[in-house]
Order: sequence, then C-alpha cells, then structure tokens
Amino acid sequence: MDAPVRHLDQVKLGQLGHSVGFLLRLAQLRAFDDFFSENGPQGLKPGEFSVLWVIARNPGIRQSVLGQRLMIKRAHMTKLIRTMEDAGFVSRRIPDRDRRAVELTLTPAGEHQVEKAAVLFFDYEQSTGAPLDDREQAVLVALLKKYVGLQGEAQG
Amino acid sequence: MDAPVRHLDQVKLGQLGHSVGFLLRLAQLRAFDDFFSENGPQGLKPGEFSVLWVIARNPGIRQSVLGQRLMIKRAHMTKLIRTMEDAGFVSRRIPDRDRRAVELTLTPAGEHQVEKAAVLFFDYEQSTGAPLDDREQAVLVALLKKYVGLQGEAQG
DNA sequence: CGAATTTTGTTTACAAGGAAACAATCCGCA
DNA sequence: TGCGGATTGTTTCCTTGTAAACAAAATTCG
Repeated sequence: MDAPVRHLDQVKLGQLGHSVGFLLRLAQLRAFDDFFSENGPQGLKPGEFSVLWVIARNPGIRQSVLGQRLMIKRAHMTKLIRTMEDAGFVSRRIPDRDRRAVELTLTPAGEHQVEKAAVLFFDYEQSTGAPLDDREQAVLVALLKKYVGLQGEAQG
Repeated sequence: MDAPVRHLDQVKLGQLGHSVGFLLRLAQLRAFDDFFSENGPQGLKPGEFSVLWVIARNPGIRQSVLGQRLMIKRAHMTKLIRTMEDAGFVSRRIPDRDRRAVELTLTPAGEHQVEKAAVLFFDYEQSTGAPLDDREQAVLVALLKKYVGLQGEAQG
C-alpha cells in the first residue's frame, strides 16, 4: 500500500462510488459510447433524434414546450431547430393567436429520417452488450422515471 | 386531439420515455440542478470535487489513471488539473521512473477543501427532495454500478 | 385603456468537453 | 545499441451547451 496508484482497479472511490450523481454521469457516458460504437458518427445525434421524434408525435408542438420536456435550454433549442430546418427536416410556423411562439412540424423528409433513425436508436439499447438483463433494465427504467418525475405522462 | 400541444404534460414521448439513454440524460440534469440549488455556484463544481476526492483517497495517483476512472478525457483533465493547481489544491510531481507521467497529491489547502465540500456533496443526495426512498435509491445505485461496470472495485 | 410584468425566441459572448496532431518518454525486440 | 511503436500529457481547434442581454409580443392589473 505504498507505491502510487498506477492501475485502474486499484483506485479507491470511497463514498463517491455510491453516489447517485456520479454514477449517473458514468452511466450516461457509457450509454453515449455504446450508441456511437453501434451507430457510427453518421446520421442523427441523440439530441437531434429526440427533437425530431417528439415533434413527430406532437405535431405543431411549441418550441418552448419541446425544450421544457427534453430539458433543452432555449438558447440551445434555437440552434438545434435551425440546424434541423436547414437540413430540411422541420418547418416552423408562427401561429396567429400568439405571434411570439413557434409551432414545429416535420417535413416529409423529416418523417422519413425519424423512421429510419428510430430503428437504430431503440434497437441498440437492447441489443448492445448492456450488462443488465431485461428485468434489471425494466427496474432501472422505472426508477429513473420516478427520479425524473416522468410518471403519469402521456406516452402514446 | 387537434389543437397544437401547448402544455408540458400533454407531450407524448412514446418509446423515448422508456429509453435508458434518454432517461439517464434527464436524471443527470436533475441531479445537477438539485446540487446547484442546494450548494450555490460558489465552491467546487462536481467535476472538480470528484477529482480532488479521488486524489485524496489515492495519493500519488497518475493523471491518466485518474482520468480513466472518472471518465475524463486527457485533454480535459489537463485543464482541470491546471485549474486545481492554480487554486493551490493539487501538486504535480514527475516521477523518475517514468518522466512522461504526472503523480498527483493534494496540498493541505486541497485536503481542507475536500473535507469541507464532501459534506455538501454527499449530504445533498439524501436530504434533497429526492423522489426516491432509501430502498429505491439503493436499488438504483446497485443497478447503475452494474451498468457502468463498477462492481468489485476497491472502494475503501 | 395603458404602464409594468411575463413569456417566447434570438443573439452574443463564454464555459465545458472532445478530437486530432504533437512532443517527449518509455518499451519491445532484432 | 537503436529503431518502431506505444504511452502520457499538452496544445490547438472545434462542438455542444449555458448565461445574460435583448426584442417583440402577450398578459396583468391599476
């Protein structure tokens, strides 16, 4: 116990190894890495996919509501939407009732893109060597939903 | 079902609401927000704390090993360590056996800072209105550990 | 009505983090 | 010994995301 730590599994984490916040960060990085090793860097990035996916299920959704649900800040959402608009995937509409707002819908190209990407996005989660079996993964999902307050939401 | 979605809990997430990757992102943001609403923006940031904490428990740890364990990329670790060094919390030492490497230890000021911050960091997780009870939180932690491959590691 | 406040989105400036190229050192092996 | 490759850390550049100030429209409430 005298030589400096030089190997990964000698590192002592103490309480940190039991910290929800720390483990969440590691887990997210892992999920991210898994995703990118499956689906190369081509195609939609996770954030872009989630935006298109939610617009597809909620046509005409307001930009602010979309941002709140996905926890994307307004400043960032502006850039994200502009990128998707430039790519020809979403169209913006200013409603008459509230001319500050922006209502979002997918273009046909956007619809097509989401369909294609959805297969990759939702398949990799199961197929990839996720170290959890189905039961464990279900429990994890349930706990995370409760943690983030996503319980009785409309999900259809 | 005709008017555009304008309220948060009307938003339909579909499969996305059951996605581990998506939920992990939301959860991490929530944990982050919780932390910053408890402990103001003063003091150590989460990344800085984790670095100091691990150095405290593993004096002389190499910068590369620290980065691997905390999943911090080398380029970023360089900046983090420099910041901590400038703050007077960390000292760097080039060992003779391998003059590429850097061995890290805390200064007395660094030790003191970690002690002080640890209270905040580990207390907020329990105390804050975490929507999970103790049992649920324990299960969540266990599942996350398994997910990230943090099982038999030394944690003392 | 009409001034103060709030909401919505954009812009601008910045911080956090990652990718790639680089320099220095060490290791393997003929 | 010495050359090729791997490791370690740094630098530079770029992407992602945030904070703050702003503009325009809507809302509140006297």
